[in-house]
Amino acid sequence: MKNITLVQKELLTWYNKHGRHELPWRKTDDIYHIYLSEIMLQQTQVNRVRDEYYPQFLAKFPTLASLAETPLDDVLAAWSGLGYYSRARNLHKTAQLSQKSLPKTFKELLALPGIGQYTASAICSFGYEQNVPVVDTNIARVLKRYFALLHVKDKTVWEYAQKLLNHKEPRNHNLALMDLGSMVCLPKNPKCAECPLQANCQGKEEAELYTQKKKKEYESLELFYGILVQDDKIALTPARGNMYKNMLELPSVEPIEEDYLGSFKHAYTKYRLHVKLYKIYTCTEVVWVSIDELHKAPVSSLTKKALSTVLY
DNA sequence: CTCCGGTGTG
DNA sequence: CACACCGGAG
Repeated sequence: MKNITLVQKELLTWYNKHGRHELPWRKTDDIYHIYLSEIMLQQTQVNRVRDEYYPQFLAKFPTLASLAETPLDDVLAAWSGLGYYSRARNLHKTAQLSQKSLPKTFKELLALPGIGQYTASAICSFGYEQNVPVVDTNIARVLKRYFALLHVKDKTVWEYAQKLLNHKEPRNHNLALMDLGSMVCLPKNPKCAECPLQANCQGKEEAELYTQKKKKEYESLELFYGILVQDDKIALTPARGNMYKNMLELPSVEPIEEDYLGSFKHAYTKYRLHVKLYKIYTCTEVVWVSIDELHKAPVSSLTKKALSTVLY
């Protein structure tokens, strides 16, 4: 590739002018804050993390040590509604495994639960300012288009990221690629006219060739949950399956027509859930949760949605 | 109803 | 390497 230094420079110039410098986890050098932001940002939109979960979570658990000594229930309660709850379980586990602070090497970080190749690199680059490449989906899309990498393995994309890496300013370089991917080099309808790399971009003519192609086949499921309220408390029960492990949910019931209360839809991954709610009169393995304190309970959005259809 | 996105497991 | 895992925004 030619003019690599020039490309790096144009990228940084664009970043200085258009980058998302105001994101709270970019204005701190607290490695715990940076780590937390990366875990939350896995599979989750920036705005929700920035405006809601990140500030609230840090207010509740200001240090890695405070997180480590908190019961898992409370961590899951703070994560409630954010989804992908294994992230919260792994976060808690990693806090307990880390003595005082997170390790400083890529290899040690990668060994911790919930930290894969991307997150280990991101912590090394954004937190420790180490001279390492970072590749998330946004950066991968930028690199694939720019270098016209069709049908390549992830390993190849990482090699291009390494080749393009700006060793003078690796952190800002990586952040620049990331912002370019999420603001300009969009999966659909990329804004090539605004792109600082457009002149030498090898993929701009057929930009859609480099985006993920996913096949979707949905599976419909009908679920029945029981509602039991006594003294302003709702009957919940420990979640059975692996998905909402360590959380609370409504008890599953057999549908009885005369006890029908209402229904709603919910969706995740390939599943399309049709949920029906029924009055019940007893509940085994019950955990009573005060309706006023539901926000302190480890429950999913599915459970919250169910409760909001029958309470108030 | 479609889109978007890392890690862990088998 | 395929698949499970979430939820809100558009």
